[in-house]
Amino acid sequence: MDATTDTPWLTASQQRVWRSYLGATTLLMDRLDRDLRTAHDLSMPEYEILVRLSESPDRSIRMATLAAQVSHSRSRVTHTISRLERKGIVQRTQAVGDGRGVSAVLTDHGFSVLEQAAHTHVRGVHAHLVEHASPDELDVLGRVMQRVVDQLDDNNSCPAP
Amino acid sequence: MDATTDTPWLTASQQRVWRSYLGATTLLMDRLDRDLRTAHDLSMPEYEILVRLSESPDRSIRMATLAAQVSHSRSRVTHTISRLERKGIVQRTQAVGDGRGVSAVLTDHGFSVLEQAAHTHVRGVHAHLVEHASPDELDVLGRVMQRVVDQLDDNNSCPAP
DNA sequence: GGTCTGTGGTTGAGTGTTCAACAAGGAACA
DNA sequence: TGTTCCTTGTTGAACACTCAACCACAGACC
Repeated sequence: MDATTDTPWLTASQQRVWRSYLGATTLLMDRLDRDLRTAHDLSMPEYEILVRLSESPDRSIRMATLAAQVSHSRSRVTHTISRLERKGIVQRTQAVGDGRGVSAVLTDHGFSVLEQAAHTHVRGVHAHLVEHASPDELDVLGRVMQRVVDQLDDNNSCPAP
Repeated sequence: MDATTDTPWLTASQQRVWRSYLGATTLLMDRLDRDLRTAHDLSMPEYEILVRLSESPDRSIRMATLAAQVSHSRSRVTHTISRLERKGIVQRTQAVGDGRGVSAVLTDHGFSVLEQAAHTHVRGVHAHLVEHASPDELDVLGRVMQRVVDQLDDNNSCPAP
């Protein structure tokens, strides 16, 4: 890769789109995170993990699987789960059939915390994003974003170092 | 705000869109950040700041203005600029006409670092986002995101605590 | 002048994330 | 069995960000 040639510079309008996307994402994530934190003492990444757990059989997922699902490093998930465990929201259990395996399980208390937090979160997503797009626009957004995921997720399958 | 009533739950398709958006953003930002870091020892937030500086008269912006432009807290900008200053990419100067004012100025070295990094960054944005959307789709994306920005930026005008 | 109030910028402590190194179990194969 | 290699999960240090406290200056009002 030569750094001085054939770089596909963005047109003015592509640049505008990119900046809007960047700005919107920064503001939106910041806002959702802040709302969750002040109301339920939960961060966005923590919330995402709880959602995955709640949707899973036995409300339980292996650490590595969880890491892959939320696109975080194994290390990060270890730290996050430790924090959640200290708060009584999650528990660690030995996975069956694999001596290395550890699963995170959502506790009853954790589930009820999640139930509360979901109101805050969904309300925010609706008010700050969904509200501002027509059904067609939302469709387009979803399609494009899904393509981005597919193409970035398939190839370099390792977000974990 | 009662937590138990009138929460506008997302439809299945809205949920899919939201998850795609969340996943795409995580993967995309992570990838762009990683590429910048390995090739130029620069993070995305740092890069954004350099871009703003380079586009400004005298390649210089007041700290508070800079913070507002990239939607970071004043504190965060202070830390970031300190780091960039240590690397010789930016310099602090006393702002004229206001005893409190401090401006960050892009050095010549900083400018050439930015010139290099821009190739990496733009190539990434193109390959991982722009490439995967038609012009029409990109337009829609830009419009929706701009609405999100307007609505989140106008109201609570203080990202800084 | 003096006192208020608000703004601009920094600081340091606390918290979350990354990164490299590690220990321990599994899988393949001689 | 023993060797090798891969995967899983954890650890601790380094790094980035947040938050509350703080000082210094500006602007208004008396």
